[in-house]
Amino acid sequence: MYLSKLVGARTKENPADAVIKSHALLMRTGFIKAVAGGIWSFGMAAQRIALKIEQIIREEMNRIDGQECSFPVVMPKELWDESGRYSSIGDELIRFTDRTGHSLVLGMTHEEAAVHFARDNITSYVQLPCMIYQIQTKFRDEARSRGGLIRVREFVMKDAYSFHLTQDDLEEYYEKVFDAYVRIFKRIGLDNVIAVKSDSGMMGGKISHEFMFLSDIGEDKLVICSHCDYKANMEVAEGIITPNDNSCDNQTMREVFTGSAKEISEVAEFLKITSVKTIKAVVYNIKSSTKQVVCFLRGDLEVNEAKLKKIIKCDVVPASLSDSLDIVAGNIGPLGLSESANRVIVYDNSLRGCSGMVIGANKPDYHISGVSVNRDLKISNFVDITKVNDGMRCSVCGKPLTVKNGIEVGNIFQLGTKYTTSMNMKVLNKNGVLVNPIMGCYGIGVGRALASVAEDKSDEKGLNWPISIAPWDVYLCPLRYDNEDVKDLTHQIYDEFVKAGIETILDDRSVSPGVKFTDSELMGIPIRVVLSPKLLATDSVEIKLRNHAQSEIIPRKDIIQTILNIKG
RNA sequence: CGGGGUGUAGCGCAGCUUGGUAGCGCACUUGGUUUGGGACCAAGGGGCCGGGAGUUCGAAUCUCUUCACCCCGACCA
Repeated sequence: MYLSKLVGARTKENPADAVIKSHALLMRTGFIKAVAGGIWSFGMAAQRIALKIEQIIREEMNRIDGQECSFPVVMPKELWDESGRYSSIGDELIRFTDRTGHSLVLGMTHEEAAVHFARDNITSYVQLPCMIYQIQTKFRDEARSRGGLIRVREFVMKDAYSFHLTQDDLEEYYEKVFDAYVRIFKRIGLDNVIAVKSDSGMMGGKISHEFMFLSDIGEDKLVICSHCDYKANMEVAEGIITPNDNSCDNQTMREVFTGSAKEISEVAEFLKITSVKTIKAVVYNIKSSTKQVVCFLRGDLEVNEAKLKKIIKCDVVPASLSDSLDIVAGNIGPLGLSESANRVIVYDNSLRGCSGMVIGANKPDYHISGVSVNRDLKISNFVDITKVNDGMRCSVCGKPLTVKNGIEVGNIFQLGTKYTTSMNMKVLNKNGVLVNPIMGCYGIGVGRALASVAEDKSDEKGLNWPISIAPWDVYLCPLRYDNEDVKDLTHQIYDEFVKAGIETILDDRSVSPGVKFTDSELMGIPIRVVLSPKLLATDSVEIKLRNHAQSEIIPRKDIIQTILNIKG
């Protein structure tokens, strides 16, 4: 490829609206261009990177007996009605009608299509286990796309679906996919990826893992143990809270005036106590219902809404003060507040055994102090709704937990029979009995993986692609391309590279060396080969790796072998 | 969906307060001199100033409205 013909303009300055590195650099190199919010065009270079990532994924999927298929982007409503997801998924599933008024959806994931394809084709346990997958464009109408390719609406994803007769068989295969994922991220050069336990969300099923690239720009919060290998998404993370100081156990209950102090921090400040000695109430409205949930937990902690949703088995939204029913916002307490047709009350584990606590008095301007949970509150059921924070300890080994940010680049789910049941997929087992196969599903976002590598490997000079996914192996960089001898040699070497399978971008511009060097570094091509009149005189070439500060002059005849050695 | 911000040449920006022929830098074209770390000189091309409506003799500039994009939050296999 000749650089002068490459479509995609490089700019000196960062685009004004790019705030993260990968976004800015992928745009500055002209590799990608925005078409609409969260919708992108890829130029040749970005597409080559994406194709190489896809090829690595493909090889690893095939290695665990995956069968590459292709499911449609557009599907009829009826297919999604079968699983129930046409109505259960929100606006991120884009729905539209064709010319006859028939309702269609754009695929955001393909469990329905996979089961539809498999159910008539798999009829016997003899055909199990098996896995089908595709690498294909998905559309999700994200409420807020952001960060270049990190969070988009249209993207290419590898999605795989496996079918099993038994849970044991699924679990065995799940491990194989797990290992394949580890190999994939290693091969594309994405270090710093960890697998965490996650919430299965709308996918259904129980066990799932997310493969997270650890990065400050990540929008997922992960809880990681400093000592053992406990790792979990914040949504499901558990931790041991610091125990309460119950030395002032014998206090008697007493109403105290707290005036306008409403928030826990204000109440604690007013009474000159720490928030640990308070019990706070957090109120949520249950979605599409008039019910409210009142959560009580220790004042220094926060509610983990994902855990709460799971426990009450309803979707919730934070309540605003205006829609509180018969509750005194800011002075809500567990004493005298009972469950009713419109109210569910949930008590967090953090309250167990606490004493000397301050609670709301359920009337304006007052709280109650000296409350002992065991003595004064009749709580029959404690649950875990606490959001883990940096101060907590690991529930496995007791060592401190840390909270980090991550970008989800892949995930694996043990789905169970959710889709095979709802969509009526059955196979005959050994005993001639029809049973629903057990499914697993496994995704990797190609564009997000690409952006994550860009984010991880780039430096102040620009991008820096691992050679396994680089758009070209070599940036062939003749200085004085206007010199006929240099030009001749350049084309000779270019042809030799092509023959040797060395992918080359040739900078065929007659511009100053600085421009060429900065462009080669900005684009992140792993190997730069420099030719010049001076080098020509000694029959040598210069080779410089993007990862190394120093360049090396080598005999011209050695160049191909040297590069092949680097490629490995 | 809530809060904030920005829309002027391919990119980065000025001009708007106080209305009067649309500018700068980079990139691009042509000619010349250069060229081992973002060269220089000269001459060029490129704009419905996001869209619509208004005020005005006259609008990039003032008013109203709408759209798009970015950031934060809500939401999210």
